[in-house]
Amino acid sequence: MTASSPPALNPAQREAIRYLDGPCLVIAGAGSGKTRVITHKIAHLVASGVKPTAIAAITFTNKAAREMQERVAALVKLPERERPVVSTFHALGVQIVRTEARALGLKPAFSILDADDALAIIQQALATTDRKLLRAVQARISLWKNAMLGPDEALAAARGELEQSAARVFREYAATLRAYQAVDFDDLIGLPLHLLRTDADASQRWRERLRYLLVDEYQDTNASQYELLRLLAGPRAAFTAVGDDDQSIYGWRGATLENLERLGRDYPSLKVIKLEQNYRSSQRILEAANRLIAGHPKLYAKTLWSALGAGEPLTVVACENDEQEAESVAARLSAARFERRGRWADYAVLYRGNHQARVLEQALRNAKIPYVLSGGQSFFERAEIRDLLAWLRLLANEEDDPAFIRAVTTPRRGVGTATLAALGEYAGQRQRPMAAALSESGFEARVSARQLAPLREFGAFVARMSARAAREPAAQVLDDLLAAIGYRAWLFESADEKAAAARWTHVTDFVDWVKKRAADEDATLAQVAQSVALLSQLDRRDEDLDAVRLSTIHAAKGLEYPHVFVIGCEEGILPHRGDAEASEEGDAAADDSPTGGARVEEERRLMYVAVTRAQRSLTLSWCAARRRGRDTVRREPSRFLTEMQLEAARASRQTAQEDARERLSRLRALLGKPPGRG
DNA sequence: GCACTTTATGTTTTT
DNA sequence: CATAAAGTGC
Repeated sequence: MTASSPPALNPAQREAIRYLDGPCLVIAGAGSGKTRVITHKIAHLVASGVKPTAIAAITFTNKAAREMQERVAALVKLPERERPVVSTFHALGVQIVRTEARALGLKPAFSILDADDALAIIQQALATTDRKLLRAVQARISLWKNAMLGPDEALAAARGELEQSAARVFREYAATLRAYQAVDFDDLIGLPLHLLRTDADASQRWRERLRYLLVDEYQDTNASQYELLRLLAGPRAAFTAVGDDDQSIYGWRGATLENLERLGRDYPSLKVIKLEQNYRSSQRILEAANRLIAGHPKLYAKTLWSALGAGEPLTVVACENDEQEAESVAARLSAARFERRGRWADYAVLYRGNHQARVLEQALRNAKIPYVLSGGQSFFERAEIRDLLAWLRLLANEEDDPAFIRAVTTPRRGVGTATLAALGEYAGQRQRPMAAALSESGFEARVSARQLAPLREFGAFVARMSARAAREPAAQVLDDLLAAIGYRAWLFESADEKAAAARWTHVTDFVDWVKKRAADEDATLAQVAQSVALLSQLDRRDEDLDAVRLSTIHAAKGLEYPHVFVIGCEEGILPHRGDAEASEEGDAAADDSPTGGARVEEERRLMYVAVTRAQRSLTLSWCAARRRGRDTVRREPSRFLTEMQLEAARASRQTAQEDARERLSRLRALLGKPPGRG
């Protein structure tokens, strides 16, 4: 955030904010103040007498939702209970499924499976261990769900061997989820959609409840999200969709630009407003971005312009390898901050894939540069947190077999794979959850007494705890649970002192988080488990932390930083090359054959998103060689650098000199001498 | 049959 | 380099 006060609303923004009568589409270019339009429109709606709780603003990421919540809260002072709904599509889905669980054939304490749990189910159905294949099948099923196809329709539409077997797995997968009283992420959209389509009463209720809808990042909606939106809006069609076709980067998740087109067709009275003034970036940055996206097909043409000055020239850094790249970034960060006397938090390093953060972290640690990692390995994906989460889920929903399996083996209590397999098979035949099947006499006949004893004990313990969980506060139960299963001791047994201590810290952080959550929202165990499933990071308030931001480009969408580094601007990374084998050398001109056109277009938009995050300076780097596994692969600079008309700076010698110069100035900083002018 | 140790293996992006 | 399947003591 810059220190200067925000400019007054421009005419287009004002128009978008005041247009309340019908469907409205705001085409908002990068940095054109779209969040401001949404928050001010909410304020305007409240001022116009719309009941705040009847306004729903929908975003895609939790981060965006939280930021918007804060900005709305600052603009419209309301007690917590009376605030507008600001949530992600999926969080809204949870709310609807929770409220309407009975009608949907679910208990309110249904489980939400994360991608890993879901993958395990697919693995069982497919009977393979090929991770690549499993992921492909999972992605295929997800795309079908997002396109609103059921297993039958999927089978009919399936072409080729892979899709056929994926469709068969789909059927089994859906049945398994139902048996577990569990839903996956896609169901959080699909189930509300199903409800609104088939239940006129419920449909009426929800339209009454959410009378005005605002959708952020509309270009990222998929077919089912669009349909959900359309049904929620109803004939009144009081909604505002805000988006930018140039920033559509979730095609791989089913997002489709057709939704922009459909809006015009489905709502002939659609009011389209374009925001074309960019308040974020210097002209040089904006011009590079415009060159990059110029050839991109557009539904609503727009011309972005900036009243800010020309700004600093863009920098391209060529590096020998990824380690050198990381060091170069670290050196430039140190030097730049020293020269500008700014905050670390003004700098962001963006990259294509999470794994790229590793080398970078090392370099920043060496250079003693503080950083925060956003996205990446999320807090809630840590093994120790997933352990606890499995316990929470099991206590809330004994039908959740994946949670049962994890809980019964964590910590180890004498139940092994063979016993579990026997239980699983028996439970499958009897159509009962594993937690219930273990105490049936039919099962006892199948296993030895030695196998049965620990299972029995476990079953009794779970029964005791879940009975308590139904009555007592979630936090209390969690504390006692941890003590009873001896989790802390187990952690310290299974890892060295240091690692165990770190994990235990995560556990206590998590427990604190649950306590706060339970207290704030009067939430049950099940509700806590459900909300955790959607979260990727603990709500640490690290905005206040003065540290360099490290983020994937995807996770940085919607954010802005004074100074941005984009690393890995290479063919194969950005644009990412699918499964094509390690490249033949030379032949950089073959930019048509290996990668499909649509795929490159999305990569181009991704690069566009990266570039347009920058306000004042932009540094792009690439490596001539990159280690992959054991061997090293030669790399070519990204075609996008050329398209932006940036010299791909082959001069690694010059680069090294620059870095040396910067290291020198960093040294000066350490010595406390004033910086050289110029 | 269970739990632990070694060895192969493989890397987009997120709710 | 981290995770997960196969292999080895108990």
